[in-house]
Amino acid sequence: MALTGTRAERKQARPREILQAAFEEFSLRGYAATSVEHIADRVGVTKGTIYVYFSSKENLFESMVSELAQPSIDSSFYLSALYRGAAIDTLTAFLRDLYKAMVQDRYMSEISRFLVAEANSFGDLRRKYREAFALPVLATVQAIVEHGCETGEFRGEAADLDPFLLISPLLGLNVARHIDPEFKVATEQFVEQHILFIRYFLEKRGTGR
Amino acid sequence: MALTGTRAERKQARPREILQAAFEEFSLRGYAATSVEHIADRVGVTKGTIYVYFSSKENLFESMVSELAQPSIDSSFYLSALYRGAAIDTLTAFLRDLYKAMVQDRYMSEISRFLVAEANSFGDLRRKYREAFALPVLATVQAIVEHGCETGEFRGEAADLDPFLLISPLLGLNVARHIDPEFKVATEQFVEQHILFIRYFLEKRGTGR
Amino acid sequence: MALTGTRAERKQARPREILQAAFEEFSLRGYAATSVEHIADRVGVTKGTIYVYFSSKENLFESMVSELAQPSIDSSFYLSALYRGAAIDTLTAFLRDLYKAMVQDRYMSEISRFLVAEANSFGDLRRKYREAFALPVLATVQAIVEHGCETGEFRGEAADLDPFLLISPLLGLNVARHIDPEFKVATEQFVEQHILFIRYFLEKRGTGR
Amino acid sequence: MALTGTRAERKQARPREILQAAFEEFSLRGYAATSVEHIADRVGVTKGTIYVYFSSKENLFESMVSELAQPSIDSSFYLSALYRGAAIDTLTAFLRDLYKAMVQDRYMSEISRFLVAEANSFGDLRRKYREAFALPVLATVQAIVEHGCETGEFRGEAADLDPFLLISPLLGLNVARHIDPEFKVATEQFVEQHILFIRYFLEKRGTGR
DNA sequence: TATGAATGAGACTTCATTCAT
DNA sequence: GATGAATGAAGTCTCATTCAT
Repeated sequence: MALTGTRAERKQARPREILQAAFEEFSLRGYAATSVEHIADRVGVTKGTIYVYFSSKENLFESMVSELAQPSIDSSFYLSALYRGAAIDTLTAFLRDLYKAMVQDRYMSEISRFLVAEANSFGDLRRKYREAFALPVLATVQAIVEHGCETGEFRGEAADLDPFLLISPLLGLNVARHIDPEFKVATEQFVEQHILFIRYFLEKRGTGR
Repeated sequence: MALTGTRAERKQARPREILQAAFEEFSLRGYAATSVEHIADRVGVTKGTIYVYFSSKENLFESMVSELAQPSIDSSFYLSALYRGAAIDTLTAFLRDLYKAMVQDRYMSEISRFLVAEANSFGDLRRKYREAFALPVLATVQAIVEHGCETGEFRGEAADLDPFLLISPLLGLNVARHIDPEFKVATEQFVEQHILFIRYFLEKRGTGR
Repeated sequence: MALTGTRAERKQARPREILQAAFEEFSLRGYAATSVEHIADRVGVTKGTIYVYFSSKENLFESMVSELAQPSIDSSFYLSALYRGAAIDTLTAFLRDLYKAMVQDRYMSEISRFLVAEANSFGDLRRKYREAFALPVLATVQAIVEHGCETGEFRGEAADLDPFLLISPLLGLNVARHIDPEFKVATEQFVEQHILFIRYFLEKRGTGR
Repeated sequence: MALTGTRAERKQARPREILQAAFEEFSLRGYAATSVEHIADRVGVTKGTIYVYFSSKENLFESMVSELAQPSIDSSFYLSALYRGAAIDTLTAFLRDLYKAMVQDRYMSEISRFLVAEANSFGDLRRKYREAFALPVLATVQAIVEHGCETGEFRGEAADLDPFLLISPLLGLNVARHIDPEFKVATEQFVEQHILFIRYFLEKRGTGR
């Protein structure tokens, strides 16, 4: 931890430092097995200092998730793009961006792990995730597919598609990497294959080429 | 817990009863937040009794996973089937069975959650899972696809496919249900769509029939 | 603490041992300033042991009061005595017994101190004390005085007497001894003077003689 | 806290403001359960400021008691009055004034509670209270009674009276109100009854008039 | 085998106090 | 003088584990 700056600057930076450290420690051991002291040690302060900024371990955890989990997906952007081009292009762009936001982004990726591990204990987390992320993403996919069907760009059968099917590989990839970091999937390539896969199904003549 | 049988029989059954109870409790709260007493209470014995059968909480957890996580997937079965029919049929059967084993089976489904939550703390679990489940499954998929390519049943491009892409939706489905049990996916239908999806990509003329 | 007896016997005696120790320590320092460890040390066990028997420090304190505060005053006894003799004799007997129960009894005496010190924090204590002790005692005094007036044994003016005035010296004595144990009042004599005092006021001809 | 006056004036007033706030907070929760921050908050300053004026929490508490506990009873006044009138009148005046000083005065009343609660921990308090209040009061009562006996105004038996008996109802009243504020005694009337009571005993012919 | 009282290490949290600004 | 960030000691409570019975 940088010991530079005036006291005022240090103070300003403290909350974020703590959230960062909390993120690392919670990621490593999970909520219950991480002690506030672990986090304090990582920041280089004492336990008491943590409580100057956060009222409880629970509050620290939730603040950490709120602060670091910033899903950078803006549904309206993709939907508006629909009127300027092919649905498949919008969908492709959306999936690539979703990949960046869900899999590549270290925070979001890890937070999806917290969700699996702690959602039972942190009902709020589940609710926030659903409302701020899961539902909008699914609605967007659904809308794009429907639009593609209406314009005749996609097969009729596509209309019955569960939108979660188009998302699930990303979630699966995420989880696989959490379960076993050594199990290296060529992730970039994985998404492109995933997209290609989708095109074969959705587009009227198999692959778009 | 069935209260039937002689005392001797019940004693015989004790270890399994304990593992069952451990499963329920660990599922509910996670490893760290579950106390040995929770488990003892559920079985109807005292904490001390747990230690008659298991040397430690860790050992109990690991035993529970080993005992209850019995992936009922036999790779050799599907591989041998390849010589008696179409690759797509083998693959279809395999995926359906994998769905049963991974998603429908309560134990395996929950254990995949444990893996996400605790793999960092239980390195052995990760290793076992990889060796006993992940790698064989991926190898089987890979083999089936390769066979389909060789016999000309599948497109040439299929050879480059990452086999994990074919599995990932199941993993994603599993996890989604853990994150949010209220997020109801029509799971049976989900798998069939998933299979159909794959056929469009793999088979030479879109969906075969 | 006696380290004798079988384990079973020791276990049986534990709760009372702990309550005793709690009484001594709480008396010495007050609720907030007494740590559970002080109490455990006095019993000769570790902190954890206390929590085997009591769910919290608060519960321990309340249990201690409930267990040790047994006001041995039975109102009905004095009231029934009224029909067999002079009101002044009943009153005298009552006050002497009240003195024994309030001032001489070490537990009740100390508990009145807890009430002064902690009633704000332990509302239940206040309620119990009022219902189980204060109100019955005052009602009894009131009844005896009224009876004496009706039979003509006491002056008419006595009817307007606040019964608390007859009790208050005992409460005052109690408190004085708490404030300053070195301030030695000749307590036995104090009560007899107090009774004499009352007779002068109540009885028609000054002192009963 | 009045927010008037120049800054300099307010600074001047700080110590007293703090003592006032300390009084309120300590009254509410007792010494141990009151945190310095509670007090600071009430004054509208930060914890650190408290330590500008007081060296420790203990010192603050003791200063508060010293500052606010100003028994407004001047023994010599009553003793000198003896030579100008009847002993019973002096005693009556004394008891009424004592009532004002002990029971009606909010500070003294509350401080007597602190004494009960904390005298064990604050030996100094006990000593001060004894020397500055208890002993002088008792000595005064004693002197008045003796004087009344000598002049023949009081019965001979009065000489053996424990002076504390004449004071104890006030102490008892005080404490009763602390134990249970809902237990409403008609306090003004209580004292007058108490005085009447005393006259019956002390004066040669029951109540004098 | 089974019990459950007891332990002791460690968790979260509070708070009087200090000190650089 | 005033601040408030930081500390560190201590307090309440939990729990995996042991062991005499």
